[in-house]
Amino acid sequence: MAGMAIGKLAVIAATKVQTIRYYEEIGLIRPFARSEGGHRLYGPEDARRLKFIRHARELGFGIEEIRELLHLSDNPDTSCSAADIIARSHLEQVELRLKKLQALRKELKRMVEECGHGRVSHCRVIEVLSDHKRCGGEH
Amino acid sequence: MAGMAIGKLAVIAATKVQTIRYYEEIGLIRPFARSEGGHRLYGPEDARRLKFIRHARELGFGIEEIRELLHLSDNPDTSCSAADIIARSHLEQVELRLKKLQALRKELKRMVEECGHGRVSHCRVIEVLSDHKRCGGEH
DNA sequence: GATACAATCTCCAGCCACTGGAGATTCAAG
DNA sequence: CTTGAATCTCCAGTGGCTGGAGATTGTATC
Repeated sequence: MAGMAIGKLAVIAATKVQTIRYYEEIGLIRPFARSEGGHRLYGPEDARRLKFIRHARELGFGIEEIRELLHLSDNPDTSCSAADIIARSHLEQVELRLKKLQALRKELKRMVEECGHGRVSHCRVIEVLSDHKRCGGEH
Repeated sequence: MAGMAIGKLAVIAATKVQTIRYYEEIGLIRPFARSEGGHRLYGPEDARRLKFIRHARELGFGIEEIRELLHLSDNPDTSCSAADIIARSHLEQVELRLKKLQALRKELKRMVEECGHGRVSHCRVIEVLSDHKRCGGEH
């Protein structure tokens, strides 16, 4: 039961090797042992942990949020209200970003749809960028 | 007509002083002159340019895109198809991000809605993060 | 056992788009 | 002329990685 090398863990968790080392540096994960030559050795528990981290990152959680969530996950007997709070506040931020992005799309759509494809001097895209007042006013 | 100082320009364009200096460093804007003591001096044209940059940034354009758009804006007699292409490709990316974010919101919503508010050992939030298969499968 | 070559090691730099601070200098008002 | 705000340059840090240099280790083949 030698454990697996960092490269294999990277494949399993669909991560880059450097990313794993970076996560170690910031204290999110660490190998259960090292080989005689100094290579990191990981077990299945580490793979689960790394997948947890990656999944949370995919869902847009920040590193500090993930640190808290990992801490909670490590202590299954505590109340999950903390996890709930983190997830809810994250959801709120996602919804905020969504709103902004939707307004943005509207604006960009109007810009490109009204472009007459002539000279820059009459280009709607450039015009709108030059003058905020010509926006629809959503942002 | 001494021109205005960087602080005033910053107020006018709703930017930070450092940001203006940064834009100068990367070659987006530069003062038309310097005072005897070395302070940057800007004119109304600079203000328009900076507003253009800020507006494009607000709309999510990257610095390199802005550099191109500025170049187009500086040459009003060229075809605006380049501007159109930039804006369109940007719109596409925004729509992509929107789709991702919408899937994300769905996932997060499900997560927090199904949280039973008990112990972490049964927390839906932690569970979903631990196991991608428990996602709705949208991402 | 020797050799070749892939994988890993540490350390450091860079990405984007700023932001902040230190310490020195200049400007504008009174 | 003094004072205090504004500006100057230079450097470091943010988040979340990513890539490379140069040295070492691990493993498969002969």
